[in-house]
Amino acid sequence: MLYHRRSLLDELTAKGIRLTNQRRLLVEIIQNAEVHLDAATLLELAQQTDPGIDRATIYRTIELLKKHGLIDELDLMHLKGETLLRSQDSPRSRPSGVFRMRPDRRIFQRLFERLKAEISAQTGFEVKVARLELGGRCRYCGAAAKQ
Amino acid sequence: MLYHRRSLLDELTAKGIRLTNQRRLLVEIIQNAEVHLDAATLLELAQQTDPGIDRATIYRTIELLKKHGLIDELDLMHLKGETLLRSQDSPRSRPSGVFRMRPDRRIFQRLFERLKAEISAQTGFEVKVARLELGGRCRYCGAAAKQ
DNA sequence: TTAAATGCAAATCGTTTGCATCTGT
DNA sequence: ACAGATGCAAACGATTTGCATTTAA
Repeated sequence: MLYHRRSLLDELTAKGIRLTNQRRLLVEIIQNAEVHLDAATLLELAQQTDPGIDRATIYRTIELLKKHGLIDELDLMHLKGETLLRSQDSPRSRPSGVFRMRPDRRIFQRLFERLKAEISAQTGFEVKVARLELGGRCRYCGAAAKQ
Repeated sequence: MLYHRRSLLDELTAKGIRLTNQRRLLVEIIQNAEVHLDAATLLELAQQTDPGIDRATIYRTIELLKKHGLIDELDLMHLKGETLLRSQDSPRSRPSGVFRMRPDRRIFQRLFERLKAEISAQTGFEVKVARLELGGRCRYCGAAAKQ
């Protein structure tokens, strides 16, 4: 039930970008990540495979992927323009329980599109990018809500 | 056509928080700001009136106001829980063209509420906080779109 | 072969903290 | 009078940069 998207590696090759071992590794990690990654987590994960990899490389690669529009500015996943479910965490804390809405859930998409269209029509604001963040408790959350 | 909200100063007094000149100044700036402020901008604006005011005071005051729920964690305006229209800017750049949706526009509210409700019903995700960000071109934008 | 990518170390940026002094109540 | 707020300077963590070395094409 996965929706199709060309692999980041393919995209890089297509753009004629040099493929180093480090880039291959980082791209693979980002691609397979279940949750959003920050630079520190990405570094940590990468070092499990390549202990020699440097912070600078992490940041430079993130920058590269952003510049080519392959990952989202905010969340390091290739979610550009997609809607997100994000738990409310304190800014510094490790993101936990961050996941995205399945794009094949047409109900949300339709409602969301309608919301955007209505806003455009009523205000003259031409919507180009939209991001919806929802904080709260999911099915699998413990008793206490984070807030 | 402004909707009512108690002034931040009143809220502070009501909570028995000590009013210093610095706090009065900062609160006034935040209250009158047309756009979202970041710490650097707030400092800059404050120093135009009180050149001696220190960064630390800015950060401590922001922290204080956040702790009491008087400003939004993200944008330094007292917009807690309200829907926002925010232009797409690079993270480091000065926020420009940031404004909020008028809460009296029932059309949006109704659609937005319906979206949230639908998500709750379909996924079991209990929505507690929601933020909608839209990037694009408003009526008053120049010819060239930012993104 | 060579332009570009890497690792390393130092620099920089935004934010926070400890402490002596000042101020609101 | 005194708890709490401020300014100052140093500390901190995250990100960036310069440069010598390595690597993909």
